[in-house]
Amino acid sequence: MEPGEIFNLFLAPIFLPGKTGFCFAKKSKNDKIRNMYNPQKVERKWQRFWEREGIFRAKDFSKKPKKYILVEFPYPSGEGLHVGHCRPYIALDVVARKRRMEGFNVLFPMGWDAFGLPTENYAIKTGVHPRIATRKNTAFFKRQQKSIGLSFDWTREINTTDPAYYKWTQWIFLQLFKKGLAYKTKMPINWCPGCKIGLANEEVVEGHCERCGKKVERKEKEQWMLKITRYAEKLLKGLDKVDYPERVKTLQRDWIGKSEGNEIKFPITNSQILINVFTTRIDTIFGATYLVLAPENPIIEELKPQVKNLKAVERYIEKAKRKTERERISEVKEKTGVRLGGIKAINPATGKEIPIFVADYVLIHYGTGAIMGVPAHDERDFDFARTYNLPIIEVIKADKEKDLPKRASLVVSGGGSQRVYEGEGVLINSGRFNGMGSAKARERINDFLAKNGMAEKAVYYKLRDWIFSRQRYWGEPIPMIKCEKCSWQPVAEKDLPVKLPNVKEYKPTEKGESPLAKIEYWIKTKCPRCQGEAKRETDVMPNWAGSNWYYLRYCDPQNAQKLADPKKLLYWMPVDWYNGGMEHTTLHLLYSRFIYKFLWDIGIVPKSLGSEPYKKRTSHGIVLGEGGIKMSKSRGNVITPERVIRQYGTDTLRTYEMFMGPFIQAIAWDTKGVRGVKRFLDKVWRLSNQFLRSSKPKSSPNLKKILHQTIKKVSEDIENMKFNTAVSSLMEFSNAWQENKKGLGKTDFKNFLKILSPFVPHVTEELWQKLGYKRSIFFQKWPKYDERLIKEEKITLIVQINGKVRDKIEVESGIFQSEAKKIALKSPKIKKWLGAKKIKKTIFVKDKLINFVV
RNA sequence: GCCCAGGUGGCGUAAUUGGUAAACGCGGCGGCUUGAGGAGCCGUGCCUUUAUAGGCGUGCGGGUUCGAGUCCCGCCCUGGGCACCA
Repeated sequence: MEPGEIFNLFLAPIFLPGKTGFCFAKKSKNDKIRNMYNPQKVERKWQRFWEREGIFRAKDFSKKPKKYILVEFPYPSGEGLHVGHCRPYIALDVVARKRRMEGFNVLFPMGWDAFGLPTENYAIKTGVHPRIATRKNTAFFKRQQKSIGLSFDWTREINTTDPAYYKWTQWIFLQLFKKGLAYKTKMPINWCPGCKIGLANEEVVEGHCERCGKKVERKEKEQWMLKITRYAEKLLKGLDKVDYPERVKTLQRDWIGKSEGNEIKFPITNSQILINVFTTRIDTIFGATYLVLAPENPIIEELKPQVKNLKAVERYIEKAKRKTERERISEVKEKTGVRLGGIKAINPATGKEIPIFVADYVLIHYGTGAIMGVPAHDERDFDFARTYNLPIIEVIKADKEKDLPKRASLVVSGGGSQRVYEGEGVLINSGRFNGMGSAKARERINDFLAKNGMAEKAVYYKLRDWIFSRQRYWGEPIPMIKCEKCSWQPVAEKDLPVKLPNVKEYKPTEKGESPLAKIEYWIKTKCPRCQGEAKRETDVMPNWAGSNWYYLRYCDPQNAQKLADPKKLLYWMPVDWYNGGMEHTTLHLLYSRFIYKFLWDIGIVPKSLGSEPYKKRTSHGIVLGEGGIKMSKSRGNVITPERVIRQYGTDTLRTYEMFMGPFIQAIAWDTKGVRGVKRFLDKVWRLSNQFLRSSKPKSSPNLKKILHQTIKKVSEDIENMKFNTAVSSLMEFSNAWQENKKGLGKTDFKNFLKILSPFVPHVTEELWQKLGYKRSIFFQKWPKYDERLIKEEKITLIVQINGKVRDKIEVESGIFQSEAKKIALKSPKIKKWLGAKKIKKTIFVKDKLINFVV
């Protein structure tokens, strides 16, 4: 039994009048009922009411202005939601409720991103069909979400595993294929031996599988790829137009990794072959003393006839290919390579012959897969040059002494010491470019080499194409057919969806193929082009496929003819406010922007909408377990919403989640802190019931002023996601009310309930009804504060001497310096401190302080 | 190594952007109320002191300023991201 349950035993007799089992509860029964409320009863009542009345339904084409508020839809795991998952839902629910009261037609939907590995692994273990498990899990998630009173429009619920939904996920794939943005290719992939699955680069964390933690291997496989790289520039540019947190933009920009530089052609002696090199530092070309090719660079094939030590080179390449990326990285400092014997390149700037190497510190997937080695000005080239005794020529001199590297790598070469200087500066040892600054030299050297066609400006991105195949079962089948004669053919659109067939064995095959590969009847089909015998693709899509476009489907969730009606998209899109996890910044957020831009380009999304799906993006911090440790089943420190609701009720859970700390920050759960919030709500309940018994028409001016200050604070804080201070200001008001219990009038009481209602929807509905109203409080208008009322008439003026606080005096607000000085100098404390000293200077800040400098 | 965020009481944190440091809440201690407390209310940063009063206090060291948690320079630590990207 949990501690909370013991507590409940004590509370039970209080909450259930007439069933008192303990004598101590008997006496003040009525008082207790008035002092506390029964959360279970109140909450269930209003949740049913909302559902029955359908008051959170979003209306297509309503004349009201729209707001589209979106929270990332969850993957319905078997474990259910814990209090950490609830926090972003509650936060955006607060926003959605406020927006409705502000007169907006709000779309606040929910759905299920239900394709994915955990369900499939569960099926492998238990034999339970993923469809069954998904149905069970989503039902559980939905029940949990409903229990916390979230104002979702459940009539728009979607599920990515529903064939009526994934028909369109497949349809999008076909459009990508038709536009040449989906292609199948053999490539070395990140292979997880644990999940038996190929992983996207984004799913590899420090060389290990994001999901199971197993070490990722390299494997050659045929994979469907999406050309997200073609959208690199658009994805980058689009960031300037949207309201995302700066750190999210930075992360995406870094991930896209644009670098501007030059491609330079290095001729090979006695040959027509040119080696194309990419560099951002063409200003260092006079220091390029060798070239390096990535082991996978296809140009090696062309060079082979001239290579004298072919065996050694081939051996090196074989070895390099077997290494995982992780192994390559762990050998950063010990650079290996092999020289191509008998071939030399010519540095087009100096005209000198330089050696060529194959080394795995050069990566095939970036730039041209070949670099020029400039050991004096690149740490890696320096390491390599030292190992192979290559000449090191300094060509850049730092402008200022302070620009020099702090930890310089020193080497004795030709008698003098040299160091790796990676910064910019002034060119030396560079012929006619000597004395020029780096930036200018880059232009000039490019122009100089471009004349002979030996150089041109070039842009490269770190972003790589997106591996879109998974050799698994529980995903959207890729709607492609392979015909021996016609090669890959798309399934006809009229034949969509390609439904996922039932299998008995969910494990991937030993060859690492999808379990679908064993279902003969499903694979066998006809080629859509030649009608000959053909085979279906057995790979499925990754779990990101369904979430790429789900926000569009919410606008028109039941449409059988189209992905979504353009008119509805025009009405609802773009998403006005999208909240989600930081961990999705380079995954879902980037992917979905890409797919949206594609759909916009091909006209599925109306052109008059912008090219960005999300106007504003915010991110939440994760909730840690008690004591600041991550919540996990294995640690046994998971706190479920049910547990908190059973003990304190949903309104307490909601308010505590908002109050516990800054929304964007990671924060630890504190069970004791929850109790404090319950006390606050009990206080509100108590004071409200006293009010209802003897309501006053008018408020005291002071309480009215505090209320209006609270309206201002709460309204602004919700917009800035400063929910914690919004709640604390509501608490402050309740404290002021408590001090002056009879000081609140009806209008202001109603206003208080309204600004409290997004956080505490159930209790405020109950109190609203007790006031005699039949319609929900959420049909009320959000109160506006009165600028004149929030002004303080009297303020505390700080009196300082030499910047130290020496006294505080009550004065009329707006007081002038001369007047304030007069009053301040009368203060006995100030007199004492000043003594005979002379005031040299007086600093006066209106309504704040007066400071005497002596 | 590079990029981002942060470091404030016993704890979670707040501070109108340079102007009363610690609002709000938790916990401990002390008190009040009560037949009782499991409810409610008040006080409580630390040190000297009965109180008054004073001193010290926002990671560390400097600086700017009448005045710095906030600005500048240099460090240290924590969390997150990226990492042979030419």
